Amino acid sequence: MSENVGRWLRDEIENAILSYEFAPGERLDETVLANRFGVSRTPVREALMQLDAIGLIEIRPRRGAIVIDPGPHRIYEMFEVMAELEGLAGSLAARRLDKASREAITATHGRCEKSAAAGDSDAYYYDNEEFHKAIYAASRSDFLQEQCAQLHRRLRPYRRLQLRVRNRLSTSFSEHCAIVDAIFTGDGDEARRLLRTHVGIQGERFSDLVASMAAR
Amino acid sequence: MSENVGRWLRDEIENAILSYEFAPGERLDETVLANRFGVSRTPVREALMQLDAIGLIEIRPRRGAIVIDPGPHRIYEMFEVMAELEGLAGSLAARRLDKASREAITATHGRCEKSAAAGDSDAYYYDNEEFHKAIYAASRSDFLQEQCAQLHRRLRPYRRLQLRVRNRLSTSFSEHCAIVDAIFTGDGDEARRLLRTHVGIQGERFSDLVASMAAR
DNA sequence: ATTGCAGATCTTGTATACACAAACGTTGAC
DNA sequence: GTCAACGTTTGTGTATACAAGATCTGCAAT
Repeated sequence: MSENVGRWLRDEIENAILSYEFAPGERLDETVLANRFGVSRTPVREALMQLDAIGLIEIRPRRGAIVIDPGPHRIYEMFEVMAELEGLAGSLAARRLDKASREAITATHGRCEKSAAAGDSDAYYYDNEEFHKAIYAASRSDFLQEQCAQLHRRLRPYRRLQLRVRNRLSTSFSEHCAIVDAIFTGDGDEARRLLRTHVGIQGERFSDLVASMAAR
Repeated sequence: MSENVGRWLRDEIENAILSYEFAPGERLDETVLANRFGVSRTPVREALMQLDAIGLIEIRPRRGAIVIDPGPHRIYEMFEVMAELEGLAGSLAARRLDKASREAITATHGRCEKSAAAGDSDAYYYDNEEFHKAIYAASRSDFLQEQCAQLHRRLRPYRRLQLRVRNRLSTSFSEHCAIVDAIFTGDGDEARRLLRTHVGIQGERFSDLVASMAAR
């Protein structure tokens, strides 16, 4: 139970939102949440304030908190920014790569290979996350790493939907290969370019996403 | 007094931090703040939680809040990310430019010209901000616009320091001219490239920044 | 003189109580 | 039958009280 009740609640509610237990548009009643988690309203409010600052919910003065529904268009915008940041991380990683980062990337890349070969999309989903985090870390920019991790977290549920699409697993993995190549050979521009297209959701991949969102 | 006391306090404390009234590393005592603003501790805590989420302060469990001292290196990293995001905004703006955005950019660019010609660095500081915001808006990506605005806000004090450096005013303005050109001719790649170098702080500009920070 | 421990003090974390605003339902008039 | 106004109810916003943990001070022992 993470240090204090407020932070624990923040994580708890955040997970509930990201896993659609609290649906977009749903109203979060402070008293109800307090009862549900067996605490008073005070830490609940603190958790909600933090979630508001992160952008997961919106607190309208005197009218309570509602879960934000980003909508396809905004999600597209978020992926667009994510692509840009990952591109930067990749280009920095290529320039600054050290032994430890290289090993971390190799290791996570290897795990992705296994999961992809096994066709295990749940495992790949997790390994993929670790792979990308290894690249953030390799950028050696703490701030960039934090920003990437935060956005990555918010986009997590949609990434999961994406992986369900046919062939996406093997396509994704072969893109990973090219990215690793570019980073290891120190080609920053190429790493940037590859990551941008890998992360971004252009063309039919966007309509796939919209379709799977609508299917909920 | 922004709707409720908590948000008002957040803005108030945020300004105090950004203007160095609360120095980096300084401890923010909840009771002291509550007395100072004539409210109870509850809204003060809410404001602090939000500032923690934004990244301006750090709340260590049971040990109070301290103002974060980014340090030159982290500030450099922040400018690096800012440069990337502005680059993206510029490239999108070039692609999606509409009449209203074009006029907004022209107008703010014109104001920059006047301030630069007058050598009024305080006025230029403000006009420059509006110019960049016009570009964010022209990107037509709400999410990107928000991210840019937020980072821009956090970097505000350091930008101000930068402008004090000799010749920076006219250099900055001529860079603006090229940027406007690229956006208006629809050259997204060029706009991106120009904005990246305009916003980033490479080489001697970084040492200038460090020097002026050390002078505090 | 320095280090370690114990008590005191101060600050944060959580709960509860109260005040006040907004939503909702009911009633009455047109 | 519809709409508006009023009263009720519900839930948020703020204050205060209490509990628990952290820091600090002083004293003692090495």
